[in-house]
Amino acid sequence: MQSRTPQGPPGPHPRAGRPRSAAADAAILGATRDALVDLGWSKLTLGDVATRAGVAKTTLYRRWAGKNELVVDAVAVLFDELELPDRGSLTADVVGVVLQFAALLERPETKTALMAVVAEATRDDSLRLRIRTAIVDRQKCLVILGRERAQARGELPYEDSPEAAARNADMIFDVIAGAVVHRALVSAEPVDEEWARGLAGLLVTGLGGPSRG
Amino acid sequence: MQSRTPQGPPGPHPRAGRPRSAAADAAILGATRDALVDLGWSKLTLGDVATRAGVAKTTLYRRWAGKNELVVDAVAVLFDELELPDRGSLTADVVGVVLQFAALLERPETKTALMAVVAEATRDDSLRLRIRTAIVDRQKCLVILGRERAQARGELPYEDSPEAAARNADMIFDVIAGAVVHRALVSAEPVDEEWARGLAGLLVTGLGGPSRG
Amino acid sequence: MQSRTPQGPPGPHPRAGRPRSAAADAAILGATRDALVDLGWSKLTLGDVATRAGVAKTTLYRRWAGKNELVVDAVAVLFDELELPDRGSLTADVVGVVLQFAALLERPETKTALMAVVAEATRDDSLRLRIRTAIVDRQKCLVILGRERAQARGELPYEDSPEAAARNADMIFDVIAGAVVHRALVSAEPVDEEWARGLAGLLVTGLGGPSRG
Amino acid sequence: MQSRTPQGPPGPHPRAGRPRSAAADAAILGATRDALVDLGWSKLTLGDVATRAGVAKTTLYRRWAGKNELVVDAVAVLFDELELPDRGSLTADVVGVVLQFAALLERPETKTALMAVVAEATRDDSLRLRIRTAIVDRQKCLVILGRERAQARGELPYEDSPEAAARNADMIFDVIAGAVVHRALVSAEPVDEEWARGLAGLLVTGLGGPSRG
DNA sequence: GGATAAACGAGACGGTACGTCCTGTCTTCTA
DNA sequence: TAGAAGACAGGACGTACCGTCTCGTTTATCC
Repeated sequence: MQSRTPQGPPGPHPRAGRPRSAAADAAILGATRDALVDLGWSKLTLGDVATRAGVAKTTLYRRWAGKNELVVDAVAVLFDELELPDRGSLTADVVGVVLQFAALLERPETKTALMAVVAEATRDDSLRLRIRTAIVDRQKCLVILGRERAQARGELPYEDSPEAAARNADMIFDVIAGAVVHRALVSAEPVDEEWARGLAGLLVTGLGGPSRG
Repeated sequence: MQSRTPQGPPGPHPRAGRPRSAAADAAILGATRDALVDLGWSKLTLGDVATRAGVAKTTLYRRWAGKNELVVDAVAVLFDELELPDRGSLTADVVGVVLQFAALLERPETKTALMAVVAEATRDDSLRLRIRTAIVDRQKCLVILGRERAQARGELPYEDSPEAAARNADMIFDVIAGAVVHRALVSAEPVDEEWARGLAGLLVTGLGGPSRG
Repeated sequence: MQSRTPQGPPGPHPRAGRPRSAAADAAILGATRDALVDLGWSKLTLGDVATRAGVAKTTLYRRWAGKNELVVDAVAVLFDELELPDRGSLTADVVGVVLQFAALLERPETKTALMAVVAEATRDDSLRLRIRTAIVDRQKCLVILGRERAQARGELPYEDSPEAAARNADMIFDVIAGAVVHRALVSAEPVDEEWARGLAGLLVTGLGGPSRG
Repeated sequence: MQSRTPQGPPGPHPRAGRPRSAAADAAILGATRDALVDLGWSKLTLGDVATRAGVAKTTLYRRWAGKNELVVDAVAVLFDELELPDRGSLTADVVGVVLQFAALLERPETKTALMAVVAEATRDDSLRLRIRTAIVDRQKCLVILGRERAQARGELPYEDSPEAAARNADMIFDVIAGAVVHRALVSAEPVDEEWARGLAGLLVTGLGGPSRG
């Protein structure tokens, strides 16, 4: 299965027949988020989404190949609003990015959906790609931005090579995002400012912590 | 829904009629793992598991309440084999624990199931508890053990209070486990020794890295 | 598609598992007749029949392969009550058999269903066989019985050979049944006693009629 | 539902805008017959007919109200070619008319469609009227013509009144047409010259047959 | 000859039914 | 009483057509 949204009809005439309703797209994605909040991932039904959106099931299947693709798109737009204001120091920026992630993860539609589609993606490469471009990369940008600022401030050294820089960014991203996700979803503990500061401290100074020489 | 495995028949006669077959339990759990490998989480059906196990569906439902509980139990036993040999230094022990986690996560049955049950657990507290006791706590023990060793070696300071110790252990665990899971399942990149050493270095010395004062 | 009703489970043990509910069979056939009366053939839905019968769709599909087979069986039982009391003469017996046929054809469930399944049977040999054994042969028996009585009374000569007898019975049956069906369904005129007497007269004395030498 | 073919646009201007394509009508009817041959009545879809005819669905629905009406019109034209050459005697003319009917009924498009639309007509009076004018009356003409010839030859007496004549023609028509249809579609036996002669003999001389006085 | 108006192709749309699959419960017989 | 077998009610699946609609385009007639 594969999403069909991005593909326009590539025929000789780019427009033939009645065009697809843009309103329907929006209604479906909104209804999907509502249904996620009400029912959670596993009890969400495409038929129910269609009903909530006031749309026929066919209209839904014409645009998305299945539940996975639909939910990724429905949740992805929530990640558009991510941004990272400059808080003046590396530690403060890490706290900022952590709280941003956490705020999204605490939303009920995100909480129930994100792990589920990641789980599905372990057996579906195209779905994984979709998740990466629609969700993951948006988050990673913030990490890279924060590192650049810290380097400009002199808080972090510049990397020796672009490859090392990329590897390092991936690592930092996996650590921050992974920690937040694990805290929020597996440990099911709140990701509040105190915890975020603790994580920032750990990242900046290491396990030995500020008490060590 | 709730698992029924732990409950013994608490009736007046502790044993009446034919006792439950222990062989059936093992066959079901094994069949569940096989089905996870073959089909993945979302296409696994209890009817199919029962068939694979050579068991009637009734027998399966008499022991587990549903797919979630069954899969948690089926995967949990894989986590029993976790252990942490003393490798002589904090860094080496972190590498060891990371590779242990990763080895489990790379198994196809774990990979497809773990995120899925965590996703389900976001709406089911008893399932979350089950996951914690059956899987998460087994991992956390390793983290705590590693910290104790490091403290004994003098690599890490002792905590000021038991509460601080617990908080600190939770944090370390969320960071390590979260990073490994994110790397393996979201980024879908290999968790090899090189990456593990990078993570250990980051954890021990912080973002500034060994090059900083 | 093929009906599944007659096939018993031919396994080694003739009885394993829960037996099929005989009540469900009866409820389904009754609901089918009701739905035929209310909706007619073309608007009859298997889902609706299942609902009327208080039965799941699966239960219905486990027994019948589709609408055609189900409706044939539902209508067939109406033909069980056919019988031909001896009215004393060939003409009177023809009138009797004609009115019997007509009474069945005028029932709303039969009227809407019979032509439809015959139409389907033009492209489905197994369905045609089913119709023949379940419906047509029951009618033909009456024709053969009537002829035997007439021969015993001396109103009709005996046939020269069994083959000729069979051919002759087929012909008479096609004429009587065909005429009644055509009158009732195509011409949509009533098959009353007057018409029946006219047909009997035509059959017994030929086109020239009683007025001819 | 009702056919729309005969209705011309009765507006103030009898013709304004682009006129309907006569080629489209022919293509649709031809495609309908082809689809009947290929798929049979029940699997014929209007979308498929439109595609076969190289026409948009809209064009089809602008002319016919539905499957029933379309198929009646598509099949009706086949009945235009009916005629009855004078074969010199009543018996020979009956044989002729029987073989004419049979030849039409054996065509695959007719065989699968005729009973189906008659079945639909049991619940749709306008459809029944359409069938009668488009198909049935064309056949009945042949019966009436044959009777007139026989009367002119002296083989049959003249009727006492116009009403009796009409009643008698209806009866003969129901008997002949019904017998042929029943033989061809229900009994599914060939309507060949031998059978036709048998039927003619039965009609002319009655059940007692030529052997009786 | 430009405006008008309907027919036309294409295909999206809301809706209904399809026939299949899975769930979790039940009923029967056997061990 | 457990267990194997399988029927059962219920509900979602993804597909196929239905008959309508909304586009852009074509082909007539009328002013």
